[in-house]
Order: sequence, then structure tokens, then C-alpha cells
Amino acid sequence: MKKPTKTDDNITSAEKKRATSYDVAALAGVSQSAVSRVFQDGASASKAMRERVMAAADQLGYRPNAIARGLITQRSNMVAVVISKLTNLYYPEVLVQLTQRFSEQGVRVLLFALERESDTETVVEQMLQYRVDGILTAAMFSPEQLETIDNAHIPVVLYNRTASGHIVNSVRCDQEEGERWLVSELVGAGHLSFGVVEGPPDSVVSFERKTGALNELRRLGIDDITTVSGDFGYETGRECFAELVEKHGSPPDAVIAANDVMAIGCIDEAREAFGLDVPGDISIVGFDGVGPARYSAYALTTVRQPVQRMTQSAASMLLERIDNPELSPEKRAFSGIPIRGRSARLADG
Amino acid sequence: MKKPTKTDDNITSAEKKRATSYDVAALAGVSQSAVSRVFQDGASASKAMRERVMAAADQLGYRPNAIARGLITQRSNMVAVVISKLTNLYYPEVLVQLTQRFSEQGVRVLLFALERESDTETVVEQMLQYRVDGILTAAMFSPEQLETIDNAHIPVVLYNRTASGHIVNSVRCDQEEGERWLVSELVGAGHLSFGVVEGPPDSVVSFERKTGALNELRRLGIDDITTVSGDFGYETGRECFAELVEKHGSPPDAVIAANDVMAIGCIDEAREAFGLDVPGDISIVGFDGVGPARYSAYALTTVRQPVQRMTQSAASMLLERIDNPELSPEKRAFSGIPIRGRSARLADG
DNA sequence: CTCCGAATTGCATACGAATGCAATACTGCC
DNA sequence: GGCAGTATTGCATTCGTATGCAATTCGGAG
Repeated sequence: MKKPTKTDDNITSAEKKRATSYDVAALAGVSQSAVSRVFQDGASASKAMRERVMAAADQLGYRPNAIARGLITQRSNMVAVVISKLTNLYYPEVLVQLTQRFSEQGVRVLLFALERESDTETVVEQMLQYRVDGILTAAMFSPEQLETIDNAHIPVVLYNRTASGHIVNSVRCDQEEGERWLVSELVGAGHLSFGVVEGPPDSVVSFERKTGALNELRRLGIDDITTVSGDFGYETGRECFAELVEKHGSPPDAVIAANDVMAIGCIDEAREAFGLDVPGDISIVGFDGVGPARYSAYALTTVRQPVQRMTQSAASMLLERIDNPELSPEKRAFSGIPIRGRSARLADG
Repeated sequence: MKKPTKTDDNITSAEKKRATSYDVAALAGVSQSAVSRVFQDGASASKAMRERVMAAADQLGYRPNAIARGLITQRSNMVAVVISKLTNLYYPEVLVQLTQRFSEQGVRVLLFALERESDTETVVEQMLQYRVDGILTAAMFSPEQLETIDNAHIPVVLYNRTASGHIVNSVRCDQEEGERWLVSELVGAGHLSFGVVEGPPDSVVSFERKTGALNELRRLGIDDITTVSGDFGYETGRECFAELVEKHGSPPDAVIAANDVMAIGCIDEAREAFGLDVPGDISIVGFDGVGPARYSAYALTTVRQPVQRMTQSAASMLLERIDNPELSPEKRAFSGIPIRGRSARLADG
């Protein structure tokens, strides 16, 4: 043990101000650059130096200021993640996974939560001001906004949506394919009249699912189709079912809901308000494969998104683009996983 | 219109480098400080100046660098929000609301998602490095970690947990009170044997709920109590119920689950695997009042957390502490809202 | 027209760390 | 022991914005 430098107040840990690299340098009797180098990975520093600096550092409770570092390195090590509240009830799960993926790579997540998918007004400005290294969004940006982001040379990955007329990276679940499977199974099992419950108008996911279902239905020669729309929530799921029955005059043979939660709403309404047996009297299917879809009171027939693989893919796609900005745009589509539940009568076993 | 400064390449928008306040200043023919002042709220700038600067600014696609600003003002305008994956299925909702609350106040959210509640190792270090202005956590920090944060003079608000032996701000739902209500109603309706399903061992919420329930049960003279534990998830809810029946020898009169999702699991297992009628043969209650609790296949009897008010309160509590660090610690407890569902036979109507 | 006070504006510096370059300390080898 | 070559270290500058202080301008009153 050596005596502390001349005027040391001997304060246990940081008391007055946050310690800076200069403070550490002074205490350790080295230069500021030395301190900086000790706290980096590939920098050259002797063992002795490293020890002296570290000792001084934790005596002062020093830790590098990521803000200052970001300023000089032009790298904030932050990515923006955008979600919208009503986009879909299952996004929270996606969000947690994404955050963990980024964390593993030493990248922090700056979260932006929108009320509705189209509330992207100020968000872009915020992201750019914070100089995020990349953007991962599960909400729709306008072409102008994408243009703005492009000009700032910030890589973007769209999650479950694809830009209209703008070349951009995306990771998505193939909604159309999933709907085709659902429809073909239902039609194959003899269902002739259909109800389609779509989601909020500004949801791309809902649009794709509805379109996928309708196209396949028409292709198979089905034209007894009634359409209503909700907001992806349970309550509107129930309301939609009632509305569907009213519009159609009687319950259709099958209902295709834009997501699981609305499908569950439909099932409850069908059973409770109309005394129908599901799937005896009517088949009801959803999409997503979220937790509640597995509850055995529903045991939904649905298409599960491979969330693990999708988030993994999205995170690494973005990180790759950050490290290598010249990579050309890429679209990755994952097939959904067909789940034969007990909420619909399907063709085979 | 005046001629552009001598060597102007006349690039439409930001092309090469991000424009800085100096670039704007040069183009507008003013000083850098003038630009800085125009982009602040309470700064003095003449109308003429403001216009010239703004014109130059959006010609260059300039936007202030929040990183640099943070460095000089010692304010990052970011708060850290910590959640853990398994803490509770209902947290995603909390998270979205919190983020919106902070956004409204011009504060950005840096998100940290833990695998389990006790994985707080590196998180504290990260938060301090990024110089967040405040911390809102729904995961447990150790006393040492709280100490570290304290030394850095960063205000903290705990969400639904309270520190052991460390004075700190918190916003929580009164779990004990809620459990007391559930228990007294059940006992009042004549239930004599109880099963208690607790959550993961490192969950404070689970601990409080279990303790609250057990204390009240004992106070009312009930001692036929069987305890098992799950992880807050649906699957373990089902397993727990089976385990409960096995340990007890027969189904108890009532089951108190530490959260709604496990309660739902119990209901499904009771009905499907044991052919029991809920609530005819057995009463099952949960806690949280999340979405699926309302699904009419379950219509859980539960205690709903006033999420709106809690998030609102937590956000403003933290923001107050940021603006005024000297505010003394405060604990706010919100009563849960009793929900008389159809999953339990209660005393009165 | 002159002078005073208030409002603007510019100058210079600070925030905290990273890094190119030059100086210095080591290492091994002959 | 001397020398070439490499590994450490320090110096000085940079990132982009905010702000105290001094200089300047402006407005109006006398």
C-alpha cells in the first residue's frame, strides 16, 4: 500500500462529482489516454498499467461515459425499436426477445411505443437526434420518413411489414401463405360460407392476412364471404362475431380472424351469445400462435409465427447492416407453423 | 435570396456528413452559438435570426445531436426501464404505457430486458455508463446495486417491489390487501381446504402474494393448505394443479394462484384432466386482471391492478425526482380492484 | 441628436473520452 | 553491451453542442 496522493479527502466512493478519466489518470499517475486505453478492448496497455488504472478506477467508482464515447466514436451503440400498442397483442413477447438479442451484442435498445401504428410523426426526429446506429420497426413509416432515415445513412429493418415502393430490409412471417393453408384446409373440409374478421385499418399485417384469405377463397370458388373489422382486441372479436352473424343473416360455416385474440373473442361470443358449438357448428381460426391460443378452452387452429427465429434473424440482420452499411437490402420471409387445434373441423386427422 | 457562400456544392440534402451546428451557422452567416440558441426553448434570438437559421438548417437537413447535447448539459434525457421476461406476463402492457408516459415528457426510454428477475449483473453498469437520468425497475436489485446507483445520484423507482432494508421510492399494488380480500371471500363462502400456487422463487410479487394469502388463511383458522410453485406460465399452472391434487390427496376446495395465467392453467387442468366443474366443484382465483382473465371461458375471480394509475404515478414520481433530486423517498401503494368473476363461489351475490 | 437600458449576438471554453503521431520503454539477439 | 524492432505511453486534437461573459445593436425617451 502506498500513501494516497497529497490532498486526498479519502472519500470512500464517488461523492461529489462523477469521476472522469482525468481523475483516474491523476490518481494513478498516468495520462488520460492510458485510462482510455485500459477501458477498451483491443488497445495496448501493459499489465502494470492496467492494474494501476483499475485500482484507481474503482477507488473512484469510475466508469466510462458512454455519451462522451459515442460523441467521439460516432457510434451510439443504441438501436431504436418501434412498436405500436395496438399493432398486435403478441408484440410484447417479440420486444423482450429483441432486446435480449441486442443486449448480448452490447447494443442498447431505445424504445418507442406508439399509440397507433400510424403515429410516427415525431418518432423519426427523435431517433435521428439520438444518433441511433440502426432502427427496427414494427410500425409503418411513410416513404418520406424512410427517405429521411435513408439520407441519414441509418440501416432499417422492418418487422412483419414491407415498404410500399421503397427498397428496404425486412423480416416477416409469410401471412399470405399461412392464410392459404387455413383456407384450403377449411374449404377442403367442406366449409362453404365464410366470415372474415380483419384488424385495424392501418395495420399492414391485418391487410396481408385478409388479402391472403380472400384471394385463396376466391381461387377456390367460394363467394359467400362476409367481412367485418375490429382492432385486434378481445372485445371487438366478440362484437365482430355478432356483427358477422347479423350481416350474413346466420352464422357462416367458418370464421377467419386476423389474429388469435379476436378468434378467441369470436369463439366466446359464438358459444355464449349464440349457443353454438365450436367446432361442431362452426369453425373458427386465428393467426399468431400466441399464449392464449394454447389454452385448452380454445385450443385454436391457427398459424404460429416462428418468433424465436424471426427476432433472431431481425436482430442479426440489423447488426450486420450496422457493421457493413453497404450490404444490399434483403427480405426474409418465414413460413408460419400450422397448428391443428380443436377450434375447426379440418380435412384430415 | 443571397448567393450561397463561396464553395457550395449545392447538394440537396445531407449527403456526405451529418450537418453540424457549425455548418448551419456558416450557411446562415451567423455564429454557432446563434444556431444553438435557436434550437433551444428559452433562449434569446430575434425573429430574423431564427428564420435565417431555420432556413439554413432544413436546407442542410440539420438536427441537433442529442448525444453532444447530453454531454454538455449533463442530462441524457433518457431513463432506464428494467423488466424481466418471466416477472409476469402482464408487464408488456405496463411497459408500453410507461414508455408513452415518458415520451410525452420528452424523455426517452432505454430498455433492459432480463431473462430472470435476478439477472441484474451487468445491467447496473450499463445504465450508469449511459448516464441515464433515472431508473424505473420491475426487477429486483441487490442492496449493493441500489447503493451503487445511489452513489451515482440517480433516482430510482421500484415497480411493484420494495427494497429490503434500503430506503427507496416505489409504486406498487398492495398485493397483501388483495390476497386478504380473496381469502376472506373464499373462506366466507365456506371453503376449508386450500391450494396455493406460487410463482418463481426470485419474484417478489409472488412472495408477497403467497405470504398475504397464507397469513390471512391462518388468521382465519384455516390450516389445510397445500403449496406448490410454478413460473407464472400457463403450462406450469396446469402442472401445479395436478401436483396440488396429488400432494393433497384430493382436489382442495379452492386454489389461489399467484397470477391469472397460472389460475387459467389450473382451471383447464381441473376441468380437463380431473373432470371438475369450476366453480361448482372447486373455486380458483388469480391476480392481475390481465386480458385473458376476462375471456368468458374463464371469467376469473381476481384482483385487478390499476395499471393506468400505477404507470402514471411511477412515471411522474421518477420525473419529479429527476427535476428535484432532494425530494425525500416515497412509497405509493395502490389498492387492487376486486373482480367477482365466475371462477369461484363467493360469499354474497 | 444623444444617451441609457434591454435585447441580441459572438467569442471562447467546457463536457469526457478516443486516437494519430511521436517519444519512450522494453525485448531479444548478436 | 549495443542495436534493431516492437510494445507502451503521452501529447494534442477532435467529436457537436451549450453557456458565461463581453461586445454590439436596437429601441425609445429626453
